[in-house]
Amino acid sequence: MTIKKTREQQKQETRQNIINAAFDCLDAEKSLSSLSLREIARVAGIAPTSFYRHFKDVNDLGLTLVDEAGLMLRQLMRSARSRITVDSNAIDTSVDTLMEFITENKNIFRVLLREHTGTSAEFRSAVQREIQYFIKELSDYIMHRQQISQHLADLQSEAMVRIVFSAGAHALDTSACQQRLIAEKVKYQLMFVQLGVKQFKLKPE
Amino acid sequence: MTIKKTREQQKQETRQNIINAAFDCLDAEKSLSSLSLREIARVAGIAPTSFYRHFKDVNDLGLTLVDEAGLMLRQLMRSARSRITVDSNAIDTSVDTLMEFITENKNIFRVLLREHTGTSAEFRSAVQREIQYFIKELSDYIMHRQQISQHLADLQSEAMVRIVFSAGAHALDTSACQQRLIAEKVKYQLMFVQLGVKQFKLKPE
DNA sequence: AATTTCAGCGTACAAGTGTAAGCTTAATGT
DNA sequence: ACATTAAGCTTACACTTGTACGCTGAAATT
Repeated sequence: MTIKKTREQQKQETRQNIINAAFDCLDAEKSLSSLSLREIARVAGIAPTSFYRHFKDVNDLGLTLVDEAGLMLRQLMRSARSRITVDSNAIDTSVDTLMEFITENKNIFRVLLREHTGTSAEFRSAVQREIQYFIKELSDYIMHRQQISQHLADLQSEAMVRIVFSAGAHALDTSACQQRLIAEKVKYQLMFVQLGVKQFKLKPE
Repeated sequence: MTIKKTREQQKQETRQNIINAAFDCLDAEKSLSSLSLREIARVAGIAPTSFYRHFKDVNDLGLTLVDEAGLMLRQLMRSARSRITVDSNAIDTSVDTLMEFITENKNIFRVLLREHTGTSAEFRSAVQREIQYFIKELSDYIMHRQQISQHLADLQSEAMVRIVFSAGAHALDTSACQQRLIAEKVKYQLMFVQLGVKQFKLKPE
């Protein structure tokens, strides 16, 4: 027996189908701007014009995707931090968690990376905003854990996120074994930043 | 009196026109993959089909652009380093030089940033290669100047380049006064990395 | 002077795009 | 029970795209 669906349920389902279809389309060779409405519709299994019942245009959909991707990433890192104990290494755990996410959700991470430097100013600032949230959450954590000023924590957090995201971009295009190497390098690099800030705190200049 | 041109000269001139037209087209809202052959031809002042007399396709042209952009960047940094004296700060001079280049040649820097995470694997690895050259040259400089192992110099150089390029991406979308702020932050962040490596060298672990 | 080469052009076509207009049909409101 | 609403469909149109084909005219070669 099939379950009776309300109209609203059905609509939300289709909407989600479109979003999933878009993420599926956004592989290594497709960006949001090169993604066509008709292509998404085809994968989602609807007529091209039906797309408009859910989104104003592809831009509108794109912003939704960026928001979702950013949200997932932040939730991931929050759960990673909650797993960090007093004696486990915060850097190692965070890097490993993020790297795992990247390799298992390539397309989602790709959206953020691509649109960060993409051709739409709206997308760029949307991603920028997500990254700022990301940096802010890390900064708060660092400030509390390392007992340093907010200013220093912000600088440290930003540097770290930049290194990690850039490394993530590199990891997307390499083999699993290369990825482990990249992760190890990143851990050292983050440690340098942390050490440097600590040192700077002790004797500025 | 008009100067008589040989056929070869004329051809090279048109070729350069195409390259310049492409750089002109590659503004904030156009990437190599969203750039159409017809559009380039229009700006270059030639018929669409004439394009094929110079490049196999837009991909072919794109690789040329990436090479040129990377070359310009490396030459710039080399000349910057030659200007660094014993008492001038290497980080400050380098960051200022690069930031100046970025703001004055936005489109050229954009090509590298965009295609680094773009939709073409060929472009991505071409940019990756240019960045590796960039990192290598900086690494050699650091190794010689700071008297550290090649391994440490490589890690430091990579971290620095990642921070700088990521900051450059941010700078592309902001006002001149914001850009100065970004430059100042980057200088601190690079200093942290340098300090951290120095510290690590003294007492590993 | 005669011949070959080739950069650049115009035309043409198939394929893909966004989206406007209007229809169908089943869930919802009364 | 009937009227309304709205998700999804089909058709249609005006564009843009890459590129195949063949021509022209001037430079280069012989």
